[in-house]
Amino acid sequence: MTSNCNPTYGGVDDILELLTKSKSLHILMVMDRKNKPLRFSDLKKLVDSSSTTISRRLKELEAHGLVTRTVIGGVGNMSEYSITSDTKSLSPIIQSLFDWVEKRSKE
Amino acid sequence: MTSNCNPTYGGVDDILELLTKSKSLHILMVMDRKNKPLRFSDLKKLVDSSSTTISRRLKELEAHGLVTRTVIGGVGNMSEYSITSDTKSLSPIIQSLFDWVEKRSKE
DNA sequence: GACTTTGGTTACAAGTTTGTAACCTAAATA
DNA sequence: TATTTAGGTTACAAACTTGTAACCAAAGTC
Repeated sequence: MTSNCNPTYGGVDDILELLTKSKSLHILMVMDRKNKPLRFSDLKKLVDSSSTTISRRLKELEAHGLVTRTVIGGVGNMSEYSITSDTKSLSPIIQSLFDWVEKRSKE
Repeated sequence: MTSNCNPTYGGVDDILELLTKSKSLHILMVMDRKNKPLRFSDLKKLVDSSSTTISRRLKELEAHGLVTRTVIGGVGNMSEYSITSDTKSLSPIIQSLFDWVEKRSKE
């Protein structure tokens, strides 16, 4: 359907669908707000969803290159998640969206 | 779950969930781009979804005050849809989001 | 009066998404 | 060595969403 020949992902609607899946924007938001790599347990505290959903969403975001995962060792299978540098430019947009929604719900 | 006591709608996550439902953003986008009231048939041409889905989404958007519906008479049950004035301020944000997504998928 | 057009709605089946609960691994720790 | 902790994964049932097809209403046209 797309003329683009990205091997696995990259369609316009592909990314939009991912972004509009539940918790995608929340995950990117908290990552941007904290402005440092977050562990899975941090995301669980900040995002309010089951580990299954957070895990699934993180994998999708990673697969699409919006988020990176780094294994850091230590207790258990420790790892950290961050937004990629080019996803940083999406943050102000998400922020505006959240601000708009929040402002609107207060009126 | 929310401390807000808006009678039927208005929760932050309520609106965000609606906006992230499929085709919500598309509908608002085309309404803003055309910058004039659109009929159901116009939306069907521009949005690429079944009438069931468009109908359902329009009702939800209307119920949340993001869109207004006006019966205009004429052949059949003619009506027009427009975004409300306070939803206008959301348009640039949606536009930025679409631009970002489109730009990203081209790289 | 029959037919067409616009603008939907309804019922239902099929597909998608979610949470719960159980389970697993690897490393630290007692 | 047994236990705990971090970070998940898997299976499955329940809930939600979607499209198709059939249907309906009202106004205009033949």
